[in-house]
Amino acid sequence: MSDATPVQPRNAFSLATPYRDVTCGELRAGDAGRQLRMAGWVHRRRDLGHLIFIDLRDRYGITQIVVDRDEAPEAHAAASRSRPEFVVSVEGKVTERLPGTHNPSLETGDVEVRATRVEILSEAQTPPFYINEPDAPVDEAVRLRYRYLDIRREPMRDRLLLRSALVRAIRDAHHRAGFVEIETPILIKSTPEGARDFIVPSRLQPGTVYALPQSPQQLKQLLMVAGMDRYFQIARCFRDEDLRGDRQPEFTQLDLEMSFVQEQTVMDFVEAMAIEVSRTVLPERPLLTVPFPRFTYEEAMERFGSDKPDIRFGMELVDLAPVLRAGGEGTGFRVFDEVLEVGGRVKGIVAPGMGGATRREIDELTAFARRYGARGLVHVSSDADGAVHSPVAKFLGEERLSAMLRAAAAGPGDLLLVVADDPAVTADVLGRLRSELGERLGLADPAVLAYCWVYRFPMYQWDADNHRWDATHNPFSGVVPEDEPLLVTASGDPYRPAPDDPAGRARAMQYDIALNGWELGGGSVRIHRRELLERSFALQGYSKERMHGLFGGMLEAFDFGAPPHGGIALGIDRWAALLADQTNIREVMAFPKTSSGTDLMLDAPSAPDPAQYEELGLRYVGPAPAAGAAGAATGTGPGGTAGGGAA
RNA sequence: GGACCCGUGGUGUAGCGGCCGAACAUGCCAGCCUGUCACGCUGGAGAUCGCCGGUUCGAAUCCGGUCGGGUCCGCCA
Repeated sequence: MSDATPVQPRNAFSLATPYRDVTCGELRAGDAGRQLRMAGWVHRRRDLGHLIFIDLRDRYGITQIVVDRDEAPEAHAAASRSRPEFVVSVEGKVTERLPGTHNPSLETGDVEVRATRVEILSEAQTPPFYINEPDAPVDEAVRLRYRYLDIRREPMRDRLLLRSALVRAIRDAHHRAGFVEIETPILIKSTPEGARDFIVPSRLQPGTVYALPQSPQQLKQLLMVAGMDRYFQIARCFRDEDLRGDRQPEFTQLDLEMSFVQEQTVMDFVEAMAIEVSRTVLPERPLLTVPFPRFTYEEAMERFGSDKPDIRFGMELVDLAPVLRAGGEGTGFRVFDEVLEVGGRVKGIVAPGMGGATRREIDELTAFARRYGARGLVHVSSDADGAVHSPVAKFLGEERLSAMLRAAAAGPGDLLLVVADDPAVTADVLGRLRSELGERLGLADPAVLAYCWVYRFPMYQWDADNHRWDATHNPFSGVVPEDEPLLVTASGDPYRPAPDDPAGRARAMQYDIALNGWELGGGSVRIHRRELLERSFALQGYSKERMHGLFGGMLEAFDFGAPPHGGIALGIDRWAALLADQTNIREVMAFPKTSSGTDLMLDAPSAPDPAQYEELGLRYVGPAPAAGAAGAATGTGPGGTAGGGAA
């Protein structure tokens, strides 16, 4: 576009620019006859000699350009030199395609642009992987290294567009409900949520550090004290823990907090918001149940063995104790008897149609169960004729086995899997088996979005190592009103927690929202009274000094009139991944890190400049730093790393 | 911190002790071609098998280590 006279766009909000009048996705039959300019990437080139076809691509779509040697010799020469991924501008006339050459697989397939001019704006090397074949598998490391090329490809592009639509719908819903979007700082003080903090050394205050937020928890509560009523933020959060497919060191939360609310208030809003957002972003995907089912923690664990149940299929856990105990003392099987004796549970699930499972399959399931702490896995199968088989038949007897199958509603050809253990292990193992089998047997409809709530979690969990009550969820969570008297120790001194304290029985005003078996988010109504909060912190093992060191500001704020308040945080990355049918949140992040926390594109982290250490008064004493500093081939620009003397 | 899987031309795969002087597809380069749309046809270039060491007469192939990527447990809500 060297000396072209820029065309003034009609409207600054229009997609038209001096380089283009239209994008590559918008021309239709009705545009035939228009003389216009376009710009984009060469998606594919089909050179037939006298005639060259170029599929011109941008993020809006693809338009076919025709260049005829006789009509436009110069354009033809340029088109001839062009290669995939060259950036070109084209001028020409929109024409309806010849009869029989329409392409129904393109939105713009009824027309083509007959080029009068083709200009190469930028040449391109052969890309390291196919941009124009969306289904071609590529090693993820290569995709991450050249993420900007990966994003050119249709799947990544569509997922980022979906994520953008998701965030937009979230914002819309919140603004309509009177929420105020407020940013909170990234350089803060550690607000312990259980995870390791990322630390940023301070140059102005030598020897001290900022912590990056694990979440804006305290800040949003302070905004409630500040009277901001309804706050939300699409907030970046940081946790320095080991990575997983659904965990990155930095991730994004929808963070919100509301004043003058009870649990229902928050859940009702979030539910309405989630329904609206889902329907806006993915109207074609049905919601399994509206309103969302609400399970108490106890019920969820009892029925699904999980606090984030996938309710797209049944296969609920069945308590077998009543059948086993029926008509007498023991069950006949010592393992079961001993477990029941000490307050354990014997429960099972039915794998439909797996009655013919091979020895190998059973062994595999047993190994699976052991991995999560089960001592074993008992199975009872029913063959097609209804005959019962089990390795423990000699202990339990055929009658009991049949009764177990009946109790579990297992029919001919089904397989009953039984775990006997303490209540937590039994639930956990069966819950995981349920998810695993649900997946393997294809019981969950992948098209459906199944949201549900789990609420009323236990307030604390005994931490035997540190001799304290750990908040199961969030250290600020409130206790359900009728359990408030339980927030005490047996000794009467809240600073001396013990495993048999009444506090262990207290339930929290706490709720999680799950989607298709994934935890989407969680929140609670908080404690807004200083006295109660201090007592809860004491139970959680904070000494007075430490409490005031860590939360002093907040405790003080609560002395200035704190409204009852509560909120929630939802994982945007997970939400986007689920909506995009992905099991890995990297697939919905533009520039994610590898599972060892590195950025293969920017080559981060890297060893800092010695001068930066010096300025901060730091010295590195660990083992030699890993690669990074050396291989900065891809690193562009000075890109302010740490420190930096700005302002 | 631990376990497992993967690493072969640009990309995706095959080969898993000698037949490999490494195969296939695609991509790339050149030539031809006026209606293609994963255009077609003809010809060509391109990897010593992540790296280091070992076993062996002989290693892409076996063993050990190491680096990188992934999954899971622990950790993390």
